[in-house]
Amino acid sequence: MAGQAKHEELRQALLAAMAGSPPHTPLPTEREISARHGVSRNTVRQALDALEAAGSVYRVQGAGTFVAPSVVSKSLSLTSFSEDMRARDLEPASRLLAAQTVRAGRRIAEQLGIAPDDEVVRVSRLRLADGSPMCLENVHLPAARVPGLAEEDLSGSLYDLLTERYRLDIRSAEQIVRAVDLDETESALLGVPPGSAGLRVRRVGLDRRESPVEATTTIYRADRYDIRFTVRRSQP
Amino acid sequence: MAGQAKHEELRQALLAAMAGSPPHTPLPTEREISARHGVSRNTVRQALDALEAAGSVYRVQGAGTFVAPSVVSKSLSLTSFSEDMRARDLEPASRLLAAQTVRAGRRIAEQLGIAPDDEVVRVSRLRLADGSPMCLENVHLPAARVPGLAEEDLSGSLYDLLTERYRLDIRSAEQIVRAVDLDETESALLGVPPGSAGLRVRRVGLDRRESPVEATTTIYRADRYDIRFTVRRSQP
DNA sequence: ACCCCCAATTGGACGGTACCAATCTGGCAC
DNA sequence: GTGCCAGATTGGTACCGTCCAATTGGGGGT
Repeated sequence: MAGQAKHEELRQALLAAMAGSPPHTPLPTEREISARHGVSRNTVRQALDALEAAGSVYRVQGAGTFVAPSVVSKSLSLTSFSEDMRARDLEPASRLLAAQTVRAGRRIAEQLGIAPDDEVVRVSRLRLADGSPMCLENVHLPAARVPGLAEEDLSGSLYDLLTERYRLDIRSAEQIVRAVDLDETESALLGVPPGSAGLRVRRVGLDRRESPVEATTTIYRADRYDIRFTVRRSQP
Repeated sequence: MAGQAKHEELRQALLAAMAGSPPHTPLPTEREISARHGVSRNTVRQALDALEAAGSVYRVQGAGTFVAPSVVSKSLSLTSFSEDMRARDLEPASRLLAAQTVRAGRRIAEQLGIAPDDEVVRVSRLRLADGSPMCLENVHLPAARVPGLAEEDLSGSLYDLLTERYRLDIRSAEQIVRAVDLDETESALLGVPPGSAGLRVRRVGLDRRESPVEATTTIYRADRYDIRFTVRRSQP
């Protein structure tokens, strides 16, 4: 009962079928897939569009559709810290530093589209991977949308809690990445020498209406973490 | 003479039409756009698909299609340093540090999919924005694909040169971003105190067949540069 | 006033068909 | 053998139609 849509099922079937194939292996033609799976060519193209966007295949008009060589990594998708760590074969954990309701302030208010005097819940956590520090995470949520959050169990996945308890589903996020010099508090918590470099990610999580729901600043240890993603040429 | 495809023209027309509209303004219904522009609904959906992927609109089944609020930035697209700087209202410039043919070595060879003993052209440049240093750029290209490159004029856009002279069109790139502590040479060239943090971007440029064409390592000044992009939830 | 339910509306999915443009292939001329 | 051209193949674009699923808004009952 994965995706009930045919194009989604077909996408997964094709992805499974080409697993292990060497790069540049041709897929069956669109008309052949269409006949073989008993779906229209439109549906086939919809599935292939998704695979192409994900960088799994490439298409050449007049020639065919081919398995793309995966060089470094797959395109970055929105993941929680827990998912991210498990994808890197690390065991995620968490130490709660603070959870309180505070005034939003100018920057957070602007990011969340609320007034500077509105209240936000701030959750500050030290995130661990395989038992040792990986990053400092500072989440801000509009207090009006998450009543009683500060009293919940915040040791696990915050994303799961937001989805299940508060029906806030974060579909996309805008991120700003910067390198910073860690201050004394930060380097002490992360267990690295003072003055070391850190990777700071400011993220604004958006719901399916592209409205801001969450503003998070995360500071990663430079020696243990990197960000991988694919960029493509696009039209203006 | 923009995009000759109807869905592409329609996409640009819709984008222009909604310029200036406040967020959450509803677009006409798909059936209405279809009738008004004299195209099929499929074509309309194709145009809207592109706008949705770019984060310009969002769609709600049963409700309509709406102008998306742009919070921070638009989704990152593949740009050259020159384009990138101009988008930030800075004037790009370049100082050539070295241009030579060398052995690829293990890491570069792996990134480019060639043998470690194959030759590559290495172009090392200090890139400036508004006259002061912004980053150190180290480009590696397979020597076989760019004969005579080291003798060309390398003060301008390398991407343009690759496209026009060597017919290498880079369509996408995979990037790995990391924070690093700058060494003495780097901090001296960039004009920052020794031991400062820097943002290191390792990029592998791919052609339309997703084959590696170029491997570049760029080290940006942490105080002048950030990376902005949008991530979306996706299926496995 | 309030609530609930149903019908209209809107985007989502799928099928079919036709033609175009880029590519590849095989055979022919040289 | 080499080079070139014509036709077959393959993805790209566009049209049509049908039905489904989520949302919305208004009408009727309480």
